[in-house]
Amino acid sequence: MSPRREHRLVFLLNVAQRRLQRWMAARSPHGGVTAAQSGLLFVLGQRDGALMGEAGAALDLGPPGISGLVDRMTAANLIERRADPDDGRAWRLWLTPAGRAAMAQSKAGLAEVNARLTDGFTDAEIDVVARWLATMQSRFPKGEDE
Amino acid sequence: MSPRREHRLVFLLNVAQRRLQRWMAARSPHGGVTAAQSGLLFVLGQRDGALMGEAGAALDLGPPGISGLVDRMTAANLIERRADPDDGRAWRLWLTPAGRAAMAQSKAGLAEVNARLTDGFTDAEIDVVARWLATMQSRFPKGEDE
DNA sequence: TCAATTTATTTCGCATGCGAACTATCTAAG
DNA sequence: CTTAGATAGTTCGCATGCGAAATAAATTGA
Repeated sequence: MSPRREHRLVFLLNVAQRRLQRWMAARSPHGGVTAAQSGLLFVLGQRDGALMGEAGAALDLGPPGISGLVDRMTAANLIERRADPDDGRAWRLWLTPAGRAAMAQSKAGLAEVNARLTDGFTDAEIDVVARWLATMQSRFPKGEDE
Repeated sequence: MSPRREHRLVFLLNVAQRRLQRWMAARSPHGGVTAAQSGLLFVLGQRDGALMGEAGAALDLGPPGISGLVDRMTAANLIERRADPDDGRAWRLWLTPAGRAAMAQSKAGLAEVNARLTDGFTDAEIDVVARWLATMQSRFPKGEDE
């Protein structure tokens, strides 16, 4: 229990994430593609035809999370749900042409975001940040506790 | 444009925040007090009787954000909205006894969260993380751009 | 074969928080 | 005084994502 180390990290983390989210949302020009949605586009860009569960795992989303995301992106004509031929329960997700275009555009935008996320910090510092963020993932696990 | 520095920080930040949020929500025993709500409790613990706008600023929330949070916490009997005697538009927020109790409990829980947020990292590393998070706040500003 | 279980996804109700538009109230200027 | 802002909150519709419960199809065992 170190005495003077609580930099209000909980709050800082929360605010940083919301600010980034908000900023990305504000600068998607057309009517399109929020941060969460671009995440799914990228996943499908690498693994088109993924199962919903696979895509959800890649984005760290539970079943209700991807289900909703897919609903919205299907409505926006960015992706398509097609039944899996071998499993009647499962659906596979495919990019539409509009989805591919949106992905390309997002990819370009991501470059600037990454610049803002790293400029002014050394590689070593960014490594520390990345390692810390990744560690928090295992330290606040999904399923169980303690 | 540095070549190999995009650790997928956008994604890491998003996931870390959601994991922390989810973990805190899962372990609030009673029926009570989410992370956002405990934030407002702490603000009022230091500044009981704050205006909604002041509380929102302290939590980096816009008007709709605190308005909703206050609605839910008022319904849960954690805080009270009382008209400002000098300004007919404004409301001041006050902790109820239940709110004070919940705050004390949250404060205790926060200790463990802080431990999980810092254990295994040196003070210098935590400083880097805190500085990075704070920097992101100014780098992805609320109002304008560029 | 048929019941029990597991697995993939959906649905529901909820908390959070945003932007845009609206309502009061207050303040300043003429 | 009266009108034109500015300011404090609210409301609405939306996106995100969670936990719990439901649905349906697949798999496993007896």
